[in-house]
Amino acid sequence: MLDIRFVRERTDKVIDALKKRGQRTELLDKFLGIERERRDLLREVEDIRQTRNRLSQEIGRMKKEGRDATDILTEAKTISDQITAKEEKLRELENGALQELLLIPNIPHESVPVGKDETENKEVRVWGDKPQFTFEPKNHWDIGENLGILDFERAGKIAGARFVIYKGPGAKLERALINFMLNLHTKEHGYTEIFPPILVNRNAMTGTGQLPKFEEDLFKLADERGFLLIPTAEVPVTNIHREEILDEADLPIYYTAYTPCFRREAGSYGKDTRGLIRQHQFNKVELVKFTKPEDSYKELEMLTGNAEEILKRLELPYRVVSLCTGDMGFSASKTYDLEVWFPAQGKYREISSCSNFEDFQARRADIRFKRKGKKGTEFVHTLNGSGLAVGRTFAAILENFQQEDGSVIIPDALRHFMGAEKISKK
RNA sequence: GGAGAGGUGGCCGAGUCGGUCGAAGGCAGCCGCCUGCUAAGCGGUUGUGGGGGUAACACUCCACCCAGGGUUCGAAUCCCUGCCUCUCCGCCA
Repeated sequence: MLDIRFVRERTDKVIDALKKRGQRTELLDKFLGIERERRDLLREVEDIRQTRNRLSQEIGRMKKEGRDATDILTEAKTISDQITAKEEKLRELENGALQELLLIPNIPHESVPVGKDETENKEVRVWGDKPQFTFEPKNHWDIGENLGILDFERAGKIAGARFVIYKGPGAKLERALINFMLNLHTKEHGYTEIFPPILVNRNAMTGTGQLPKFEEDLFKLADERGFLLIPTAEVPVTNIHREEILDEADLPIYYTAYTPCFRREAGSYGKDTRGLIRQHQFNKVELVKFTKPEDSYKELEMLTGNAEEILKRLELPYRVVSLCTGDMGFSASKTYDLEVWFPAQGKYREISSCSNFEDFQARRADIRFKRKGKKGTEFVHTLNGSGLAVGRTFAAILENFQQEDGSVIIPDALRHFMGAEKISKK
């Protein structure tokens, strides 16, 4: 959520941002209209309240002195009724203004390339050598099924499409990846490990920006409390500090969390219907940071580097792209995607998305900090990134390390966790 | 699931029959004074959000004592609902 005052006073910047994102500016006009009305009425209500407060005090005083206050009491009653009526209207306007404001996306950082869609993203750097095969490389789902470590068909029986069963060395590889990632981030990158709730309430989802706009992407429980399944650990982990005022000395805070993630993938019918790329349930290790505003872009570079380190140690070729204004997520000011090489498809595919949200989420979730010796509070900046999506990493390993006989070599960094150098057919 | 207790400022904690209560007191913090140093002591000061106002301060008004309703001229104080916490019993991985 943007600052109301900023939207009011720097409307030009908001319009510019919406245009760069390829969005229409109508929602802004609607907001400004309601906001104008809201502010006028607010002033009116406050004036009447002031009168009422004065009269009430007067009544109290008179009663104490034993004098008759009927006249003034009648007057106060009239005024009070006025307030009730206007307050109701005011509440409607406040609510309306907020609802509109929650639909306005974040302002892209000046360094973000302007563009309409993913074709205009900017490649920032490329790492690693793509593997050369003397045979036709297979898709990861074929490799996995042939080795008996992935079972999409039986998963369909027990859950449905877009689910998978990992089996034997497959299940172990998934677990090894999670451990490897968490160990690296906690031991070498300074993150504190978190294991959060994976069911959350609507407030948490609104705090990080999934709601109200992206409701159709989420799984909901039928339970009357309305729990939602998290689509990413970003939600519970960022909301850890919701409605808190942190100490300047506490910042920056680094958290990492492994969680399963759940996405409905509504609207992606027909896309990536096979394999591990797009599942309703998948594992992810997430990185989350809370920083001071002046540090957040430096921290974004570091966070992205932390995620890249996983790919480097797994010897997976990848590239980093800076998302353009038209392709960037709703809440982000700047986003780097890490894309790993998939030989069978002959292209790079997203495996991590690292973003700086500046104070957009912090304002929604009300996460502030206090500077030593300074009056007042400021919103922190929040950042997060996948470090990494585990299922996609699994898939990338199968494809990049496949051998002609159908077996898969385990990258060095994982052998310690796997207790094996290779997965072969039994 | 059953029975009870409670949710007040950064923290602890008081709020009488509803009436200058944004809220006593303590701790912590900040600024002075005192002091050979440290400790103690003395005086002052310190919430958040929003509106108006200002070059910026100042100033001023409104709201906020878990959340949302209600009663009332007026509610931290009374009533209702929800959420959360704690204690005891039961059940359970």
